[in-house]
Amino acid sequence: MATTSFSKRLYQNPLLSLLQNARTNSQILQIHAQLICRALVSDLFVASRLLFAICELSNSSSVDLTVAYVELIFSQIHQPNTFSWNTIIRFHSRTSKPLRALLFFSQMRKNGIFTDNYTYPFVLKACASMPGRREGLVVHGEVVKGGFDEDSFVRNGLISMYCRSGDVQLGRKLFDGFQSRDLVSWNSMIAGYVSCGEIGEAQKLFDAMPDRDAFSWAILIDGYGKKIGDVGRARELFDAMPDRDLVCWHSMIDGYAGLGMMGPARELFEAMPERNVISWSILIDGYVRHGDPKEALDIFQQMLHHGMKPDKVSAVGVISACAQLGALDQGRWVHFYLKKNRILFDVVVQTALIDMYMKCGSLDLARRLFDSMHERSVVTWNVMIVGLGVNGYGGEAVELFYQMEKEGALMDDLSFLAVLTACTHAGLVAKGWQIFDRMRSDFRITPMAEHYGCLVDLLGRAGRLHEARNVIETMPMKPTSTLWGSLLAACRTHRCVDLAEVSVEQLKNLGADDSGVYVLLSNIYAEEGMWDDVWRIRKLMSARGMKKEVGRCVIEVNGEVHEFVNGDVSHLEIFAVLWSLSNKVASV
DNA sequence: CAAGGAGCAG
Repeated sequence: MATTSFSKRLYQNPLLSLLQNARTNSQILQIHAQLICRALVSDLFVASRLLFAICELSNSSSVDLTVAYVELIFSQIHQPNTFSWNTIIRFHSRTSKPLRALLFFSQMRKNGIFTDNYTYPFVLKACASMPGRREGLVVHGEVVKGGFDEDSFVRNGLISMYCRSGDVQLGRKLFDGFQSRDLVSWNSMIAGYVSCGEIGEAQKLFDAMPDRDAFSWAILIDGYGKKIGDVGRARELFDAMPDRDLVCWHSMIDGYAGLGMMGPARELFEAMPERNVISWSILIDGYVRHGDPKEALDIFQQMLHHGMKPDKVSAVGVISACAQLGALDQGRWVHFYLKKNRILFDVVVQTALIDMYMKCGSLDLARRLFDSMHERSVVTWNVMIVGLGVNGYGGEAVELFYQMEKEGALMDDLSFLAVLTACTHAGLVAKGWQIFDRMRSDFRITPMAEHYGCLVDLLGRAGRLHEARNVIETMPMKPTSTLWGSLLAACRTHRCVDLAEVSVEQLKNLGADDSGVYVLLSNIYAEEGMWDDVWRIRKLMSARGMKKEVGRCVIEVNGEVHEFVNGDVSHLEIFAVLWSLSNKVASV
């Protein structure tokens, strides 16, 4: 009797309703602290409600409670019930950590906790994102044994699990044999066909559907647009769609943006009845990915003007725009803005900032941020190594690589590209070659064409041209034009006419002999005074209608971004400075 | 006494 009234008091506890309305990290932490003070967390009901509230909020952009925190809360529940286990599995499944979701699921079974029909949809989702593993089949067996396969949530989960693991036929069989299939079953099946590239089948099902909702349309629009690049067909569907929701607008805009068609993307964006952060992010990212970072910055400013609060995704977009532009002031401003507005800083954002600082040449800011990070990803290390390398600190880059190795950080093929490039810039031939050799044996990473390219560059720049040629000719894959290109560049620096001619011949065979190649070759001839050959090349070039391409660059001055094109005389003050500089140089 | 499956942004 006493316990019922205690539970009732708990249920009516105002802290719990506060918990439901919590929106930020600190709100949650405060409520958590109060619950601990009042010794309420020991109650299963309160503890599982706390866990649930935290997991609910973990999708929100203003909350970044770490996985460790969520798991700590879970571990503090004395005897978690089915609901708590479901909650933690759901959390991991939703935040795309399928391995952890499956780990908790297997612990749940080991502890003899009953599973129910709320358990399986998430477990199946986790299985679906790990194709190639057999868990899905086992879970299917369990579902059948428990009699859950007539639950439409569970059955639909099975359908998409099979489709995602590459067995669409089986998914289709489950779909066809399902008497009480609903709209989601249809959508799952259509999405299944789209995800394995059978868009024709998807279209057939779409046409045969009894009724459709926004999901159904979005799957096809997304399928035609991003998966196969047929924006025309996607647009037809988009225009024919009755009630468009935000997602459809996003799919369509991103379809255009993915193909670099920023004009139509922008037009649709402007026509949107309402926008959220994602809408802005798509546009910003589109401009960043297609070489118009200045426009991306502009859009970001407009976004702030419209009172839209950026989240971490839009932040990453605008930071990499600053990186591309070398716009340090703007980048620092964004960094400051994010801090001031308590927009969360995760590894991705911090890595983008490091990259930006590095590209802007601000090594100390990059280093400071890097040293302060408590969690680093492969990308973080890679960005740091590349940054040190291109800024002329090859030795430090190699040191950082060794530190990475010592700390047992995960490495990928890009880590090696980074460190090899750094060796090239610093002329550390022996070290670079040694690391290249250790790639396969010590790190179990097979060198790709790019890695051989680095090696060729490394040797070529050090003047070891014949060894470089030897690498190209003995590597296990077909040499790409970039390889011969870098050998050619090395021949220019080290004045080697023979190998230059060999390289150009190879480039010609590969169909990669653009104007740059011939300009380089004729420069080599000119330096050796071989004027006949110079004229031969010039004639060949004009016969083919080749011209030197226009050089351009973009810089930031006082927070404003300017673009310069070769031959542009609109910035007279710069010419004045250049003029005085070259006079000074001439006079010393 | 809380909860679930399908589509979108880094």
